[in-house]
Amino acid sequence: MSASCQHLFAVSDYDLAATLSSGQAFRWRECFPLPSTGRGTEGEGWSYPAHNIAKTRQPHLPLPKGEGRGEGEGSVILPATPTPTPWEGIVSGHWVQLRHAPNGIEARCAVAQTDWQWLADYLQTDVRLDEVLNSFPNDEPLTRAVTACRGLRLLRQPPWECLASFILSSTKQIVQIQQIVGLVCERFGDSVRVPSSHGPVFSFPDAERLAECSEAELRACKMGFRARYLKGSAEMIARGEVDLERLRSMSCEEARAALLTLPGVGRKIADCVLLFAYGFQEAFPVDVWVMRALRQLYFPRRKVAPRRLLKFTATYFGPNAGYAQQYLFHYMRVHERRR
DNA sequence: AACCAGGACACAA
DNA sequence: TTGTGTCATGGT
Repeated sequence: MSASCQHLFAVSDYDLAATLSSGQAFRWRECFPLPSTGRGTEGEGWSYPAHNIAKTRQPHLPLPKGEGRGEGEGSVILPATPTPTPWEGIVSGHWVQLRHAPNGIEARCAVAQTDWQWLADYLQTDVRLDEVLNSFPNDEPLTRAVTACRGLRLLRQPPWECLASFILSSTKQIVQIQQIVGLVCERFGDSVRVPSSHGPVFSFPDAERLAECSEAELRACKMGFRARYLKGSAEMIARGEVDLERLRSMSCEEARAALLTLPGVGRKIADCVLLFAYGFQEAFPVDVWVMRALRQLYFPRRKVAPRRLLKFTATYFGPNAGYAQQYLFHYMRVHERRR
């Protein structure tokens, strides 16, 4: 196998825009083409918008067969943008650019790779989305969410970056989390190899590095009261009191219990890490948006105690509840903006 | 200009 | 067990 800077992942039914902007990872940016006036200055003619919440619908390729949950007529294949906009991010120290291609997803790295499995794992390109979606309960809210967000996937992220990011997420909007995480990487991360004439990019700093930061240094990244939590968790992990790699061999409940010993990690953040980093697909993080979805889509005009709603989520959505959760979250946030 | 954001935690009652 | 105040900061 020869080394190359580019690779094609043969996968269908994958919506990059929805997946990378749906609040599970915080370092992806959509690259909008510059007006092409004059020569590109930096970044090879791509610029970063200040904020983007995926209003663009990337074309999802149709399913090969079996389609599942037929929603009346054949799904609309939008021509959308003739050339799908690429996305840029950093995956365990690699600068990565992704874009839709005719036969799947095309990836580009700054450094030639011989083995792309690490990226396949991250993107979860081997997951059969139709099987996941068919395991959902056949109800109206999920049918609407799946119809609107088809191609939305779950990533499989490195545990520490995922954990630290979600410690920083509490009562923050996604655009702010992106900003805070960006500052943390810029200030404390290591420089990452990028294509020539591309702006500087930094890795997510490991727990040891953040543990040796002062709380004031962390607060300077605009994270406020979360600084103490992040430092405390980084210290416990640096000291080996919690071994994030060892959680992989645990049951979901054992891993959750371990995460809950970390400062700043409660049920919701623990479930985010269980789902987005360890792949426990029964984990069902409930934030304000998902709570809103449960109340107004499943129990409209009824006062149901939060405790009871949690009990509901634990049993109702099945073995891939975490995927259902992500569809409800993204659907509420993007397609049901009202409050 | 209020209100809210992918919450956790200490402390009531 | 369930309810309230507090913690920072910036978007909408």
